[in-house]
Amino acid sequence: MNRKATALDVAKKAGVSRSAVSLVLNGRGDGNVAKESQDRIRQAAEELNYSPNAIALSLRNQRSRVIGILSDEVVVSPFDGNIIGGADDVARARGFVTVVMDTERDTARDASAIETLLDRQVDGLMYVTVGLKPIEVPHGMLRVPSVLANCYDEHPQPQLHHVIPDEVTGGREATEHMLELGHRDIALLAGSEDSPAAPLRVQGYRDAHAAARLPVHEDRIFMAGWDIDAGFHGAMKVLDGVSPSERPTAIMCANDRLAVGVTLAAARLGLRVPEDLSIMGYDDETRIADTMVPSLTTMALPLREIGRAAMTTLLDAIEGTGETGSGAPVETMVPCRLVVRESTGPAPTR
Amino acid sequence: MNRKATALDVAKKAGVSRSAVSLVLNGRGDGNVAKESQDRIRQAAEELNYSPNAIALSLRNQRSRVIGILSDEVVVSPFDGNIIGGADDVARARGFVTVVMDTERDTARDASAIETLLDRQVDGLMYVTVGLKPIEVPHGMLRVPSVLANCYDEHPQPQLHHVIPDEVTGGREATEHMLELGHRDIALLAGSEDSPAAPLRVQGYRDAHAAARLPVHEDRIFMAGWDIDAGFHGAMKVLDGVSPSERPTAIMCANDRLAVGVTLAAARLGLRVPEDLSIMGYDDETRIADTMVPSLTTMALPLREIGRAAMTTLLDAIEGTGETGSGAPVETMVPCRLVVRESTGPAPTR
DNA sequence: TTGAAAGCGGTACCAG
DNA sequence: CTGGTACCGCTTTCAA
Repeated sequence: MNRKATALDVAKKAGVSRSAVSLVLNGRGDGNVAKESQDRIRQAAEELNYSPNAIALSLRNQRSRVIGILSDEVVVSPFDGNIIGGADDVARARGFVTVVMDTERDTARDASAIETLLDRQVDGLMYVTVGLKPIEVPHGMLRVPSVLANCYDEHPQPQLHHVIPDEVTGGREATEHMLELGHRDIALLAGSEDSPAAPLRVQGYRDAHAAARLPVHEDRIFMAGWDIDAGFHGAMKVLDGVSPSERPTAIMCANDRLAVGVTLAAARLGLRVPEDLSIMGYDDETRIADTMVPSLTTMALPLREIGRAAMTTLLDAIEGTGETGSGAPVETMVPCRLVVRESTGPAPTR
Repeated sequence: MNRKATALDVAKKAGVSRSAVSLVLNGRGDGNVAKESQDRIRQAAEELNYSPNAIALSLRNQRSRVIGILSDEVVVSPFDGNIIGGADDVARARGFVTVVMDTERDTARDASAIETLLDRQVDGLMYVTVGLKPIEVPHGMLRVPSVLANCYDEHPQPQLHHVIPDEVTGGREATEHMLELGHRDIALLAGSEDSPAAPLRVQGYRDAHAAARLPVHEDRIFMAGWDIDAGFHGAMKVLDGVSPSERPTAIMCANDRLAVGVTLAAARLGLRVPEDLSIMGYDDETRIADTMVPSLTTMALPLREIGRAAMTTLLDAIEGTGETGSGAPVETMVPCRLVVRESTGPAPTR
């Protein structure tokens, strides 16, 4: 617990001034400090295990190389977590540190969290949400460069850049996968209206049908919820007691937990997956989709990529790498990725 | 993006010196600053929306009120996340901020992450792991007050306090729940040896049997893994093609995902849960255990409590609240909690 | 009761 | 090429 070595300690040990130490250790030694001194300095620093005090640096430079991340639910969610993971990758690679503050879905805490972060001189802010959603941008975010990940400003004239998944295309490509397998009667468990992702995925489902000149059966679309039990009951409703010729040959789910419920229902009813029924998930949730029996074909949310893209945008703005001109805030859409596993197969012939 | 107000701004506006501002805003105004000035200062601070610069404070006070949290896998895990959530609750309540750094299971990154944190003058460190496990304590952790959550020092003479769940008791109480329901043939899918939690839970299973003077059937214990597919295949092995009188009436799982696999297998085999087969999980994983069909009876890991306890211990050490004497490092065991839902019921009579 | 000044650890400018 | 010095924002001591 003894104090860490300071630049002064190094200077003393090397028999030079603090300024010399600073210059050398920051690569501006050549032309300013004698070669010999340079060596002594570097050696002394090494021996004392010196590294500059980041706090003092922040105070001096007026920038902390810290990015504050505000998350509405990180701590219980593999979703936010992956976004933050991607963001952190990028930040670390560029010499920044991320500080995560979790408001646990309490937007009232947003403002104070941001104030705390601002007091700590964060160089930028990122707001992350678990599910795609519109948000009221906390006022403090406009005081430093900021970006939104997986959410967007609900105001007519957004002030911040946001990065979100391309849900419509995701829904469309998921549907296309089933259509290509020959399915013509595809039920859709679409989550619920509380998330803007739901209608977007439904839109994709419709688009795919339209492109293939196939009709959409409205009574096949269910807004049920997002959990295992919702998937189970939704599936029972379309499958139980329905003759093979009347029931859908595939069920598309708005997330993987719904698909787990559907799989459970299929097992109860003695239906084989995918021979009798194909099941498609969404999200590619770790440890769920890949280990289900059968493993789930799913549309992977590009969470890490969203995090990476958002952080890249943010750091570019901070470091003035990109267009510093910063025109209107931009939207970045990241594509989802189809992951084909075992739960989907050719439509049964009947 | 304009600069924040500083104490000097406040002083000017109130027509006093910086020192006065500092005194008043830190509650040491009375007896030092004229009542009138105090009011003017407070009003000026209010109007300028002043809050002190945490960076400058840290430098000046040599303490940052930041706790560094090192996690091996936070970002994809609801487990670590809950521990951190609990820790953060406590930290926030006591005026500290937490900074999370995730090493993504790469222990080689531990040292550099800790160095980064130390350079930022963190007042304390906490190391969190996803699953209970022994760790090699990174050297830097000994330089500031530190604590281990959900992990423990593997060395013979541990230097740090650690907080872990009481897995043996958890395993025992889970088993007792089944025994009380009349089950006498309880299969155990015990995870795998890669986690020290597995043998501890098995120990609890044995203890419960011993206490009830019942024999343990060794061939009912399977070290299979931790995922849904492992649960499925494990269950198929004990259930498929086995006559009702020969098969176990209950299956205890070392986590909830195994229990999902078992439930799936039971559904395939036409077994009703819990009428024909009781299923018990472990962890009480959010959005899984509570929404399964049937919902899972499970042994809840006290993750938030672990985080809270660990942070409390740490802050007490930092602030010298508790025994500052700090004798030998201590171990805190937090009990697990039985959550009874629908997947367990009385043993079938046969 | 108040203001001036030192110092936390570092960087950068400027005389020497 | 080198060392001295001002300054980042704040707290705290000390002298007025």
